[in-house]
Amino acid sequence: MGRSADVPRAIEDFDGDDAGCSLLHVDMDAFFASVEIRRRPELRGTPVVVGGSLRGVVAAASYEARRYGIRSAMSMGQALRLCPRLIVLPPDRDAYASASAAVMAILRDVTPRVEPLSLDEAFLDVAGAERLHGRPAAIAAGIRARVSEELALTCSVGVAPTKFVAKLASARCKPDGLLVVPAAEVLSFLRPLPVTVLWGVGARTAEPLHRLGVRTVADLADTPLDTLRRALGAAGAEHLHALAHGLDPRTVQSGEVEKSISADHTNDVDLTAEDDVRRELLRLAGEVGRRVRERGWVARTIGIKIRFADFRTVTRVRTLPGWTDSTATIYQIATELYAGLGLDRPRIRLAGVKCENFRVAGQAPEQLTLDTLGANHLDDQRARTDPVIDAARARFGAQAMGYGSLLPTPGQTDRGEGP
DNA sequence: TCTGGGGTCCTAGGACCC
DNA sequence: TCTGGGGTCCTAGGACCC
Repeated sequence: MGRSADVPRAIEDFDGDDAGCSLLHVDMDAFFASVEIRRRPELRGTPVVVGGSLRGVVAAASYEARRYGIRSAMSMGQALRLCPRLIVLPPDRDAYASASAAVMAILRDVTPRVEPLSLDEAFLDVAGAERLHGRPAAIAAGIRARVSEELALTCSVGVAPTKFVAKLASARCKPDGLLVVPAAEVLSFLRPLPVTVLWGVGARTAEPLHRLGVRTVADLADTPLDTLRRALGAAGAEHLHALAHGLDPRTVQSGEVEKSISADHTNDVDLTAEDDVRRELLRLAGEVGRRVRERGWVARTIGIKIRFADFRTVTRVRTLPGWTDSTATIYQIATELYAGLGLDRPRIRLAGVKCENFRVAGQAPEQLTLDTLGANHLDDQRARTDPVIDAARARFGAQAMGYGSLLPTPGQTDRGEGP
């Protein structure tokens, strides 16, 4: 762990050739856990994980927790068995989002060519920033210094000629490190690594590769493309073969917009009552609708996801004749899709609602109302109440106001959906 | 205390149109 | 009456990522 001797070039003594290494990958260290520890200094040096619910998994683990073998995506039960004195903190998405915004602002001071991948990592293309800010390695060091001094957080930065090598480099120098992979050293850097480090090679893809005897990136690079095509399908094979040869034509895409917005939730206790499921769909529809409206968008495709007690998962989507941003419409479609499953005495572990197929509101040809959908007892009067509810929630929190009147049994609401 | 929640991308099959 | 081929849109599921 840390900057050990096998890390080829820490920046402090980097005097090599970073020419053409214009891609940076910035990755925050144990991000959620670090944000929590920052505001609770008494937790520093202790094993901490973020990830809350009864049936949850670890979302982030401090490096002290990792010493016990705890990793993200591990079930909370397993994590607690590995370290009984583990401190478990519930996630605070707002706190991570605002810390993330502060990090991204530092990155955008260097160049507008920033592509966030998630709250805690981003690619930068600094090709145009060198005259102003110096060589890529110096820019990376500067970013690390600012993040540390201004935000009291640490990050690791990979510097390389391509996106995926930069990403591998940041992973190889974690935590709190910096690694430059000069253009001339890309292949010698890549070839000894296990294939599973390549982006897109998970457990399922590794299996056929291992059957072919492919274990390292070098093995992959030296396997004929046709053999890979038969094992993986054309698209995956060509992509991975190119990566194994250090080729990655992808450029940094700033201004990427989301293609879908979804909310789902695993219940501590499986839902069995029809009303409970509808209430949950309504809550999720409200969440998704709010986030669609927040962006000033409208959506044409609405979907649900249902996971049963046995973990079997089904999805249903419907593309509408027009666009909507109304919680009532999203909820209406979600309940119809749910009814269409024709379930008999289901035990529902997780329910989810999703919107996709977006347009900017006002630029869409027509907005749907529930009238158009044949539900004429509910109408766009409710759509007009969405902005009021959004404003109240923004000011007073998620519990402030809801859609109790949409429910079949409004008297029984218990999740803050009351009037 | 088995298996979160937010996403992206790919595949395969069917409908439909020309 | 045994029937092609291409293109697009839509849906369901699954792999993968953080």
